Amino acid sequence: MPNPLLSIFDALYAYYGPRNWWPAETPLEVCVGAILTQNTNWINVEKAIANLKQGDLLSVNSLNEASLERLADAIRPSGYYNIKARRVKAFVEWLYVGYGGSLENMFATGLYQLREELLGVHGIGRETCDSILLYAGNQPTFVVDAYTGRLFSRLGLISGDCDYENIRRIFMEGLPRDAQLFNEYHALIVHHCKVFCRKRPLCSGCLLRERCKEGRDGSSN
DNA sequence: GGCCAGGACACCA
DNA sequence: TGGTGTCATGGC
Repeated sequence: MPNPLLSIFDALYAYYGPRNWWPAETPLEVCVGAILTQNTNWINVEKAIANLKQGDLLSVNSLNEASLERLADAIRPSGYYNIKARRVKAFVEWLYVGYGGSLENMFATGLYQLREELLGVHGIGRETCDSILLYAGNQPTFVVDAYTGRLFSRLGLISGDCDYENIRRIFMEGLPRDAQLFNEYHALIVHHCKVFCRKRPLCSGCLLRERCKEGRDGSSN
């Protein structure tokens, strides 16, 4: 009996190829980007990241020392800039208190403990937490997002009311514990859904159409 | 002009 | 515990 999660991964990977995620130069940039991308188009996040770089704000020290107002002004294009400025600050302050401002020290902590700690930081929810762990720290945790729930419920592999932790467990238990696999899989899900599987299904031409309940039922297009 | 985008949190019943 | 409102910009 083939593993449906692996066969879907294989199909996506064969079709799209490696996505080379996360699009960032440093682990800190991944952490900040993970907060800035909350409910926001990535294009807007790129503008905010560029502003941070231009303002020499993309280091742990400078983020810690910058005023909330200056930080908010720099990340304005990413939307929710007042909230996100506080969240970035909260993360950096927590990093200083717990790990002396060192991401290396932070990621040296065991995955389970670090995940629990990160989830206690203001503004770090489950998706942001797992994104930081996987894409900045190369830790084997699966990132679930709105696309994941949408796509795999349409594929009939999860129920529509499945919550974050349940979806994550399905992937963690159904796949080899491999950070590179989790990295590629989440990136492929996001890429695929941007092309074919937004809130209004666009199943025509989709490589997963035959597997997708909505596509088979003709309830889309 | 409306919809959507790689969420999280506060508040309330 | 679950539902709802709030936060905000920019592309299409």
